[in-house]
Amino acid sequence: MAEKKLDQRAKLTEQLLKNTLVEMLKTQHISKISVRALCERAELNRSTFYTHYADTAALLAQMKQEVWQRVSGLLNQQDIRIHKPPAPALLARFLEYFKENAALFEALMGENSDFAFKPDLMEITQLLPRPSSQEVDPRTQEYVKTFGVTGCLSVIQSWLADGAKESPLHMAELLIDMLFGGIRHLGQKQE
Amino acid sequence: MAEKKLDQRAKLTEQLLKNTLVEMLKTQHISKISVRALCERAELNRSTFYTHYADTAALLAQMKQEVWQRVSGLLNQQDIRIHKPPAPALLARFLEYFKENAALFEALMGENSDFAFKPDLMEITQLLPRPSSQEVDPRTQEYVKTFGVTGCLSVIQSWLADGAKESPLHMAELLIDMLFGGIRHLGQKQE
DNA sequence: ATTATAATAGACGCAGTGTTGGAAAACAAC
DNA sequence: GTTGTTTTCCAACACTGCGTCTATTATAAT
Repeated sequence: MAEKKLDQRAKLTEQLLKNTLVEMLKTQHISKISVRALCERAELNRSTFYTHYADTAALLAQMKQEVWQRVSGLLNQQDIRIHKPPAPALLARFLEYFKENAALFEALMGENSDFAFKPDLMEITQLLPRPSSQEVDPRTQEYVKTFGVTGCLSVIQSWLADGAKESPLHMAELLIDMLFGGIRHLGQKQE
Repeated sequence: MAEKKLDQRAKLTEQLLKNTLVEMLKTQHISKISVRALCERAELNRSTFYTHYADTAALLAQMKQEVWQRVSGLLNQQDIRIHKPPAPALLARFLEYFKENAALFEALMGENSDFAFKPDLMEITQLLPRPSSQEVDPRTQEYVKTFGVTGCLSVIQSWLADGAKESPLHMAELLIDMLFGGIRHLGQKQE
């Protein structure tokens, strides 16, 4: 919340560190990326890193937080929770955003991240429609949310990893199909 | 495949290392567990570790492989791919196995693991029924598999993490419901 | 131009890594 | 039980990364 007033230099270095990390995450696992190597690649002094972040985990955490703010902003903006199931076009807006920032999301969600981003994105469930009836017990509701969100995220991840060849709208339709209709697609003619 | 003929001592140390790692994964992330600390807790000499494994990643990899062999063995044994959707009782057998070895699976799938176990378990999809019709394009099929497997795994993970309070059969029914019927459970009366 | 802030360079002790060589202990086979 | 093998232990090694610090230089903001 507290807006840091940053020098031009500071902004530049922070952005440089983030970009470099994203780049390195394409090839190496986060646990193998040392502050040393990161700074070397970014052509920054190692001391400089420590004036901005406590460690690489803190850097990653901030990146996640920033992304999360934008995503939840989008979520609130075009209120997706009115529709259930949501309109494909609406969901497609999100997928477009993911696609535009593919490199970033791949870094945060991909194999080389620690997948600690999943719990963050799982907060999406907090924004989903509150159950109208109390018939279904809360534990089951949690399971259902987990199932849906995780399933979608992993599909999106695999979509991005493969170059996001399908259109966002196509993916949106597929996701909604699976979410609300199950996975009968599998080897079964769609009727 | 090559059966190592192990000394009693060797067997003991390897088992001890595995157990200790599982134990430590309850509280610490894998990336923070050093060979030093592991050996200290296992009351083994650090040199001894290196006579068995190259590093902690190798240890974890072997543990995953062993588990995977048992799981795929179970899969082949009671042929689950005949039924689609599978009978709840059949799926429940697996969940029982997961529950019996909860500590191990939590260590391999939980937050403190690197979640590198997901790709392994994703191989389950290789064992799933080959699509009978060619109507659905292969990319969609991959997405559907990813969606289903990942969703189920994350539900199982959360089930275990919470003490596996529901019965395996109950969970099996829930999973099959969601897989083949979608997530209408959410805040909607079941009819 | 002055002041404040950021980046650099080099050093520090500390901790973990992966390897080595040799002594001590536990094992297997006879 | 004695013998020979294998495993574990112990202590040291050089190496790398960590996190902190101080002094110095460079660059914004006003």
